[in-house]
Amino acid sequence: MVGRTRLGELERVIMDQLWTLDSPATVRQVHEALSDSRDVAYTTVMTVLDRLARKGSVEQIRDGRAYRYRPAVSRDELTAELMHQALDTVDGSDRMAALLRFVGSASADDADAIRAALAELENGRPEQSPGRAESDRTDGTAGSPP
Amino acid sequence: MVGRTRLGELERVIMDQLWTLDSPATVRQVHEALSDSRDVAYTTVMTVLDRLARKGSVEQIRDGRAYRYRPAVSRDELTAELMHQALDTVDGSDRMAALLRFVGSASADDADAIRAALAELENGRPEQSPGRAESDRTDGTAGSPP
DNA sequence: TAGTATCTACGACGAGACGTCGTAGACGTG
DNA sequence: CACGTCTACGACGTCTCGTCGTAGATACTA
Repeated sequence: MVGRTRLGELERVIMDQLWTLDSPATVRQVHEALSDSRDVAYTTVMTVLDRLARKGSVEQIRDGRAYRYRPAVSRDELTAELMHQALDTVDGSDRMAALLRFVGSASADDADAIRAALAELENGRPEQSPGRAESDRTDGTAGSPP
Repeated sequence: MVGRTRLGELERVIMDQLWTLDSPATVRQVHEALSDSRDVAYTTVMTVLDRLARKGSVEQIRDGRAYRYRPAVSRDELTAELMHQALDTVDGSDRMAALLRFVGSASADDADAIRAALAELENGRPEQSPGRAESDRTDGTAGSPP
């Protein structure tokens, strides 16, 4: 589950399939689900699934002689992770500026979602689900609860 | 808006130099600034700068027989753009979930910055304050439609 | 003006990520 | 045993990126 990278085009499509399907899927299932929109060989799907497993993006689960594949992270977890990766390239005031810009250019719906998330935080909601490091907070030096 | 992509390792380092320097720099200037921390050929710097220009990440400005290079976007703009790119891979409730996770796993300082940004939005404040952005090319980083 | 110092233009090469398959071989089923 | 299904492995082409070298144009100098 370390160093999850950006996904390629096909990799993304396949992850989407896995996320859509609710239960761990076999190569064959993914391949058939894909064949509606994309003409790709069975072994190609297998290769990609295998690479995704190596990258830690999906989990391989033995099922008889076959493997079943399941996303190792949810769509939203991966997204949040990538957003943090982008944000983590900057520090200090630039980081604040980046966040300001990000929020400033968000849609109304996105802004609402952000507001809601913030509200949960303020309500002392014990957030933190699997995925991110939990030792991120640097003491409470700048807390400014209204 | 040209599809600005993720930056490579050296590309990032060079962008950092350009961002640090306050005025458009020549290849030589960037090369010398870099030579403190990195041993790289002059032409390598030139090549990377050229590729960055092609990608639309920097601007080439003719100055006599030489070129001067200036970032086409500020550090925080690029960061926010990449964050949006990550977010834009999801829709609907997953998007909301992603934002929730993102905010939930943010540091206290980050959360404060987000809160502040939100406050400005609520005050009907037109965003865009920090960083020098005297050159407004056809960027069109559209935010929330009315 | 001849010579030297700069610059840019072009092209090359290797590593690594990805999309895309094919073939070989293990295995369970009829 | 023959057949169909799976996985394991390896291959090849395309791109991106880091890394340079060489050639030719241009400007400054003695």
